[in-house]
Amino acid sequence: MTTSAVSPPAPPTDLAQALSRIREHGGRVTRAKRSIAALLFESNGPLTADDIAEQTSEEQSVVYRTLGQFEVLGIVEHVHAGHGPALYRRRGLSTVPVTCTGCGATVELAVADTADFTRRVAERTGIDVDLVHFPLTGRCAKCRP
Amino acid sequence: MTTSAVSPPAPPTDLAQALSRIREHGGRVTRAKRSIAALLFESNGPLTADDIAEQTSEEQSVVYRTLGQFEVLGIVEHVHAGHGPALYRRRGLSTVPVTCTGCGATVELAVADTADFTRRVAERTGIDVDLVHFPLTGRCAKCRP
DNA sequence: TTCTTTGCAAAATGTTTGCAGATAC
DNA sequence: GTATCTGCAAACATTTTGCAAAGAA
Repeated sequence: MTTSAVSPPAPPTDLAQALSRIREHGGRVTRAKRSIAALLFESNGPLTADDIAEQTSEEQSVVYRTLGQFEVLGIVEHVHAGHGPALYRRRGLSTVPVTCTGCGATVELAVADTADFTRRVAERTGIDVDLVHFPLTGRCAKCRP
Repeated sequence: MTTSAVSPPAPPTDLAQALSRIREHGGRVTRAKRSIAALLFESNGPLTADDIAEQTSEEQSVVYRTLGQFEVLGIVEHVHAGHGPALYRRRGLSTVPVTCTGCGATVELAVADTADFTRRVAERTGIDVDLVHFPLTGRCAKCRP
């Protein structure tokens, strides 16, 4: 037997899988869920709840509730990148965001490039650091003071 | 000549220096500033604006305004440790906080233990990561899922 | 006396929640 | 038919702001 996740289920790899997962867990597949899930699978970068509401023409509160359900189902995860609203992206990506707090630019960094460091931090602090939920932030060359 | 900071002035090392700095910059030394600065120099851990308001009996809005001024003067810095309110601490510490998003526990990690990693991130992303303003967060052993 | 600061109230921001009617299964 | 979902409005938490009165230099 291979190691398997305890809490977060493995991420669905496409829209159809995501919609199946909703139904499997007793959810109804509605217009809002279909369009929000589709948008998240199409989009290359992470999106705010506001972006999602605008691009799908769904209510903000529905967007938040739907994203909350999607997180429980392991379909999406959210990222607190610096100040401002959270960003949502589908789960299963192999990079972590690194954000400039000056201009908001986000660069993706391979998880492989962070593994040694997070292991060392765990050894020293006992904390298993999650670089997606609260990502690395700093200043890009242009925004340096 | 040694290298000198461009934007953030060197941190004051005690309360008297902090109060002098306020005056040097045209500020008035009031009861609120005295008690907030004193609290920050006495306290070992970082504090929320709420903690500070309670422990000094000053108005929340005054606390926020005062902390804002103190940041400009390089006396304090604030930390967004996971969800919830920002934490304030005096500047000049040589550790970065690492926080558990489950129980809120914060462990301090020596800046020296992070230098290699932040240099590598800068090489790969162009972003000079600040591990104080938005610190590393994750799950401690007890809060792991 | 003059410029800074305080106190209070109100606004801004991002997110969550309660509830009655609409919808998916 | 019945449990889930939507739409709307209101609450919530944190932080910021406007302005007249009070205080420091």
